[in-house]
Amino acid sequence: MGNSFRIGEVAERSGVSIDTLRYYERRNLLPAAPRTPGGYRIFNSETIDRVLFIKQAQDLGFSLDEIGSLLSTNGSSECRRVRDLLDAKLTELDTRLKSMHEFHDKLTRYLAECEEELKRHPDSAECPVVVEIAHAERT
Amino acid sequence: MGNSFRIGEVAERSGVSIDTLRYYERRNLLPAAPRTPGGYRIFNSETIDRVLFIKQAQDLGFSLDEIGSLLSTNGSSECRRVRDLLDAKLTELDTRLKSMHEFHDKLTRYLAECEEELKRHPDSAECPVVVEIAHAERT
DNA sequence: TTACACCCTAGACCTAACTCCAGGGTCAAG
DNA sequence: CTTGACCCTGGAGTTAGGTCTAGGGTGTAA
Ligand SMILES: [Zn+2]
Ligand SMILES: [Zn+2]
Ligand SMILES: [Zn+2]
Ligand SMILES: [Zn+2]
Repeated sequence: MGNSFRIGEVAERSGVSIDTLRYYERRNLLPAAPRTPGGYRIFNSETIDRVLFIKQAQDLGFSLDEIGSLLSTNGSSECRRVRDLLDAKLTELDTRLKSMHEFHDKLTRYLAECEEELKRHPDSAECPVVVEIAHAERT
Repeated sequence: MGNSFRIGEVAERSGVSIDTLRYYERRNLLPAAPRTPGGYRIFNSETIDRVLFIKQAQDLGFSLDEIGSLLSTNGSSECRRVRDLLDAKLTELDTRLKSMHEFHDKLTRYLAECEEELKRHPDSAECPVVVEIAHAERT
């Protein structure tokens, strides 16, 4: 069918390894997949999307445990729990965005210093940025 | 002097453990500190700034190796190397900022759905967000 | 000069998130 | 059928970034 995949195909389409998929299943980040009579896992296309969601969240600094608590489906007052989780994550994300902007600006200033120095003394080996960050003390 | 610290003070002021400081020194993220006759490390306040820089970069997803290559001081045409590194990091940071914004928006939409559902059916146990992620649609 | 908080090294240990391996079974093509 | 690519499990190994321990030395204030 167009919506039935073996683990290798899911791996290829979602960009993770077969081992990682089995690992995610063990960690309950993916529901236990149904099997063929012979024991092969049968996935559908939604698994692929879910893996992509996991990867995205992970790239942004969330742990598998955190992602798991967002994705887990047990407990009674689901909406309340999910809302609180989302609220916390959003606050976290805001903070991270802010300091990422600041760091971006800092690196931009460093880059400008480097360009300046290269223009001024193209053959100098002394990078003012390195002096500033790394050497910290003036020589 | 006001610019001489033992390792414990540096740890406290920079928010990392003593072990982490010694570990950073081993990894050459910090220069080998001078010692007292008895062998105690003597740090100055710039070490603290440097540790804070490392921590900030690390929080933003840079590995200690990457940070190290930015901070390392050997090689001849320093400025060129540092500029190229900074350039690459900035591009990376731009990409990360962009997808972080997108993820932020996605979570915001999820949160709105939750609030909506809680308003509409306060006692329902069925969270539409969980349903949606579990059967994810591509974003 | 003794008390006591603080520091030293080498090396073992820890957690997260994979990744690999041995030894074996499955399945579609020919 | 047979073959060869693909899949299974359980468990060991790996990497990054620390964290902890044992066994000892240091520094200073009373
Ligand atoms: Zn909800
Ligand atoms: Zn110059
Ligand atoms: Zn430079
Ligand atoms: Zn409803």
